[in-house]
Amino acid sequence: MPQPKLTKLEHKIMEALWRRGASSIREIMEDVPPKKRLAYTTVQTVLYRLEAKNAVRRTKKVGNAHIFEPVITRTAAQRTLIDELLGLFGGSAQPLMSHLIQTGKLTLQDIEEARKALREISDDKE
Amino acid sequence: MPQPKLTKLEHKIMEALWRRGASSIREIMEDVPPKKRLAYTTVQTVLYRLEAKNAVRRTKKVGNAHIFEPVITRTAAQRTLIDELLGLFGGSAQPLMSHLIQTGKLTLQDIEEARKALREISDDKE
DNA sequence: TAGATTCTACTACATCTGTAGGAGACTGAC
DNA sequence: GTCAGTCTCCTACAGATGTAGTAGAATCTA
Repeated sequence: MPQPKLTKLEHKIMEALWRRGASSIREIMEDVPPKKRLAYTTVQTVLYRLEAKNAVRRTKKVGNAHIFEPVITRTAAQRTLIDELLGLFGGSAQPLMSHLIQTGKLTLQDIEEARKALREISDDKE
Repeated sequence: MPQPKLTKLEHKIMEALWRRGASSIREIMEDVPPKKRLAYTTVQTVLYRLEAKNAVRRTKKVGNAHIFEPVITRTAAQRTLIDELLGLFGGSAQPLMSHLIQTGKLTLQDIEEARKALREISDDKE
């Protein structure tokens, strides 16, 4: 299980952990906007599942509360998501690009940056 | 339920429908590479669920077999997927772009095309 | 140290997904 | 008309997911 798959809720919890760094269950729970607050034990259950997937680990205790920290990085998790998405598209980035453009998610400046990044990479390779 | 969410398997079935156009259950089932063949009734169940989601509909019968056709387009389904992904990234396309570049999924030519497409759109707007 | 508070470890449970079996209705070929 | 083959509709079921309750242990506060 190199890169475990995370569910939506698990991603939300991880997001809090990535943002805050090592935290207790209560801290994570309170990190979520009050409107969609989850029960303490819901957060706990999700953390336990993340632990079983080796996505987080317990580092220490404060009082009798465990502190959890992320094991996988946000970037790695994002890669997994993107790869899965691309898989559904037959591996081509084209539909993705065209959607981003059509919905205005991609600006000319983004493209400039992409071009620059790409060029640097190919320069490295040669 | 404007744009229903499709699961992975449902996507595979839809993919066959988009590729082949209106088809019977058996045709769809046989459209899948023999290795990972699903049971006839498995394909059937998924189609029924897609029907409940208004993603496909029955158009006619051939013999006593129903013919199904897609109701939602491939593009619309892809949009839904991409939007969901972006949602997990906080709406920014940046991680996406950077991943595509890093993994070589995006070529200079892709970027050229993107740039051109973008320019056309902004021209239209003005 | 005793009560209030907070945690932990378990258990529970409804849905959703992937996957398929069974019973009975239809149909096409003789 | 009969029978093999094919379909349809329904039911099932295990594993994943979202969501949370409970009981009892640990800890803090007076």
